[in-house]
Amino acid sequence: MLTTWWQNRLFGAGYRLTAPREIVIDILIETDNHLSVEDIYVKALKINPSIGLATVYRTLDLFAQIGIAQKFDFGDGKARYELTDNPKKDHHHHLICIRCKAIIDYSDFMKEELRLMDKTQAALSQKHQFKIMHHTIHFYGICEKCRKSH
Amino acid sequence: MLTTWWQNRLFGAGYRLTAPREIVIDILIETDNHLSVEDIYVKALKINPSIGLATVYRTLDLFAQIGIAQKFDFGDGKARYELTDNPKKDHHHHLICIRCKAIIDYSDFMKEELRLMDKTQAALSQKHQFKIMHHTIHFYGICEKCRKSH
DNA sequence: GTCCCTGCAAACTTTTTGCATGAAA
DNA sequence: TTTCATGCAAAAAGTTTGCAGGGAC
Repeated sequence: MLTTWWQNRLFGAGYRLTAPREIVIDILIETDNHLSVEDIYVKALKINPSIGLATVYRTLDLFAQIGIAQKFDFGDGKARYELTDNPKKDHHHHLICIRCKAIIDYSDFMKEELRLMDKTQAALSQKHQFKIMHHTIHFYGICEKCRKSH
Repeated sequence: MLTTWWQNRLFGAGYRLTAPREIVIDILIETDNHLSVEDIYVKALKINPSIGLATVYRTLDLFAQIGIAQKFDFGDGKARYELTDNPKKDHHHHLICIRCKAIIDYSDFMKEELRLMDKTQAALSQKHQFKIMHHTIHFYGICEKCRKSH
C-alpha cells in the first residue's frame, strides 16, 4: 500500500495514522481556502459523527507543527487552516476588511513577491537560526461594501 | 491649545477626547512594540486604577478602525496592538516561532519590500476598491531554542 | 503488549455585551 | 442638554486540559 506525502510526514515525525487524522486531511485537501476550526469540525461530523472537537484542534495543531498545514489568524477571533501545498489552489496572499472581516485572496505580483520572500527567508533563516516553514502577507483595510455603508 | 495628529483623527471621525483614550495613546507612544491588550490594561491601571478592561478593548478597536493603531494576531490567542506610525520604531516585519510564540522583529530588505508592497497595494486598492490601511508580513517557523530542545 | 490517540466534559482565556452612571461637546 | 463613552459584571466564544477507554503498531 502506497503512503502519501502527508503520511510520510506523519510517520517521519513519529506519529500514528488514525481515522480522525485522515478525515481532517481529506477535508483540507478538498477545500480551497482558510477553513475555521469549527468549519472543519462540522464537515468532519458528517463523515464520522463521533469525532470530538478537541481532536480536531489537536490534529490541526499537529499538522501545523509538522508542516502539513498552515495556521492563519485574520483578526476575527478564530484560527483558520489551509494546506501548505494545495493542488487546488496556487500560492496566494490576503486582503482583509477590518470592519466585516471579509477575506479576499489575491495572486497579483506573486512572482515578484515570491522572489523577494525567498531571498528574505534565506537571509533571516541564516541570521536568526530559524527554520522557516511558511510566510503570510496580509493587507488590511476597508472593503468596498463597508466604505459605502459608511 | 494644539491638537495632535491622533486627536485630529479622533475628531475627524466624530469621536470624543476622553481620559482613557489619552492614557492608551500615551502607552502606545512610549512603547516600541506589539503589546497585548492585557499588557496595555496593566500599564493603564498604574496611571488610572479605575480604568476598565472593556474600555481598553473598545479603545484599541476604535484606534484600529480609524487608523491610529494596527491590530496583530500572531497565533498565540491574544490580539496585539502597535501604533501605525511610531517615531520610536521604524517599519518592520515579523518572524514568529510556532512552538514558543516568540516574536522577532526584522527590517532587512525593508526598502525592497516596501517598494513591492506599495506597488501591490496600489494595484489591489484599485482592483478591489479597497481602502488599504496597512500590511503585515510574517514568517513562521521554529526558533533556534525550540529546535535544540527538540 | 505498549504507548499513543481519542472522546468527553470541565476548565480556562480572551473578548464582547448590556446597562446605568457620568462626562464631553 | 444631548449624546457618547465608561465601568462593572455577566456572558459568550474559542481553545486547552485531564482522564479513562480504545486502537495503532
